[in-house]
Amino acid sequence: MNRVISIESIKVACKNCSLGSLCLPMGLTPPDVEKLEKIIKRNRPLHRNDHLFRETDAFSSLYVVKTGTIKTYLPREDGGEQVLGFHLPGEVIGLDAIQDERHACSAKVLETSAVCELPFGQLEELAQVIPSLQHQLFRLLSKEIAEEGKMLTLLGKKNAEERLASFLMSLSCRFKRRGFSPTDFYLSMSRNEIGNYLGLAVETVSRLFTRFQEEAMVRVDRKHIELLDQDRLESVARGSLCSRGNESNSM
Amino acid sequence: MNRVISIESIKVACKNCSLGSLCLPMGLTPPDVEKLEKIIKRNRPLHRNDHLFRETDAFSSLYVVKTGTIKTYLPREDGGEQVLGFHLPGEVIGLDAIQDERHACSAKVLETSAVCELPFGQLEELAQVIPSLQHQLFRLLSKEIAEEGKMLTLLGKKNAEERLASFLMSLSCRFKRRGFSPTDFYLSMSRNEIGNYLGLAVETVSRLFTRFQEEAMVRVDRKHIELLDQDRLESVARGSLCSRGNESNSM
DNA sequence: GTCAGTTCTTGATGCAGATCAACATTCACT
DNA sequence: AGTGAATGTTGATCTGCATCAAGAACTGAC
Repeated sequence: MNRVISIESIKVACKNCSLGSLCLPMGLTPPDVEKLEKIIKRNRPLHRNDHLFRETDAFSSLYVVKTGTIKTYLPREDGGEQVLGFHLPGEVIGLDAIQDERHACSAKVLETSAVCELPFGQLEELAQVIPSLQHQLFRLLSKEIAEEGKMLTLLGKKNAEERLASFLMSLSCRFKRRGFSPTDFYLSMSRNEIGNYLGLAVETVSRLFTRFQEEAMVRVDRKHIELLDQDRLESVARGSLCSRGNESNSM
Repeated sequence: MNRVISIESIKVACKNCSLGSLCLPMGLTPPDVEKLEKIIKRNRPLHRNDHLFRETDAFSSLYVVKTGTIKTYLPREDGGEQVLGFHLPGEVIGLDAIQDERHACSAKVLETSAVCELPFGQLEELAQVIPSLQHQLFRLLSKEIAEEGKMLTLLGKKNAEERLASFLMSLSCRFKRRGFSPTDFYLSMSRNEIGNYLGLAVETVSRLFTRFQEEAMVRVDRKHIELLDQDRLESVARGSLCSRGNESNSM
């Protein structure tokens, strides 16, 4: 092995990573983090439209987004696609592939991104000897499952404006936790991708951005978003604004 | 400990369980299954409308449905609820609670059911020393995540008849794997619950059942369902029947 | 710089499915 | 068995959002 790897290893070192506790190492002791670092592979940066993996590809590693944004999606029967999610720094992709050793979705890069690669076989071995890592992995997978519930409610019950407001608030929260501005950010995905993700037509998304802006809740300039009234946006997201005195399907 | 537990232990014994390989023990060696059995708790049977747990309850155990059906749901802001899923024998509930030690959803019994209780702390300890159990657990969680994608496509892109057809086919498959008839079964959930789960109004579900019956795809008598033409139902579910030459949001 | 191909916006129209309403059936309880 | 409540069905109407259409703004390749 090459001895001159100091620069490289600094770049990978979890303890120097800006993600800090957002990532897997959370809750691990420093020596355990070091063991974890040993199995992490670094890859060259990925560029817009690169595929990190495709559906049915053999599964070997999980990936943590270090910088950039990655979209996961499922091809549909009719040739279209269903966007499953947009993944920001600190978020892990590939969890759905553990079950049958094949990726269950495709992952495409939306803007220049860097990822940490975690060979899953080695990760499992490590989890076998580091209880807190095993626990951390269970938590990670569990969190993903819990999030799903929210999304089902969004797609099953919310109307268009509630969906878009929820989407913006979700991004805001996630940016905030990463130390970015929660009120001023750029969208790395197209209107089409937003609509696809939220189960809405592009035109509806576009109209809603315009309306939200007219109502002074946000300022929209192309992909640049400023949230002007988070409280109201949050209310809209929860569906607790305006009339809506319904309780449909309440049983 | 009581020595006279033979009857009890037979009832719990995974090797005698009709679920067989559908359940957690899948892929474990007999001695490992025995260790697993030691931590499984048996509970008295649950009755219709009992709650197995409620959202925000402290999390201590996963549950495997042994017989019956259990519905998981999330309360909504407006007082209604969002049905997250219907769980048949062999399916595990509570996975979404690992992350923060609280249940993320409520679980309600639809018809008299029995469950195996797996104290998660002990399960983790066991997974720490049985690599194949750890792997099995990762797979289990992963599967749940992968399934989600399908559901997002259903709610985001499919129309009413595609949704109901998908629902029936999903039940059919799951019954089949459990050794029940895939073409003749009883629904343990109400029309309202089906509609809620599929993001449809009750009336729509009711009309579709009528229509499917008129089209001779199914025979419906109250909660009793017979699938008369699985192929066509499958086609409807995939949206590959009739016109629909669309490719909306295909990018 | 120009031009072709995306992506986005805005307006006009149509329709799937929600909602409203009324009745039928089944269930739960005494 | 009888009564009230819950659940299911069917029809009529309404509406939110998809779809269609057309132009504007941006992007990237040369």
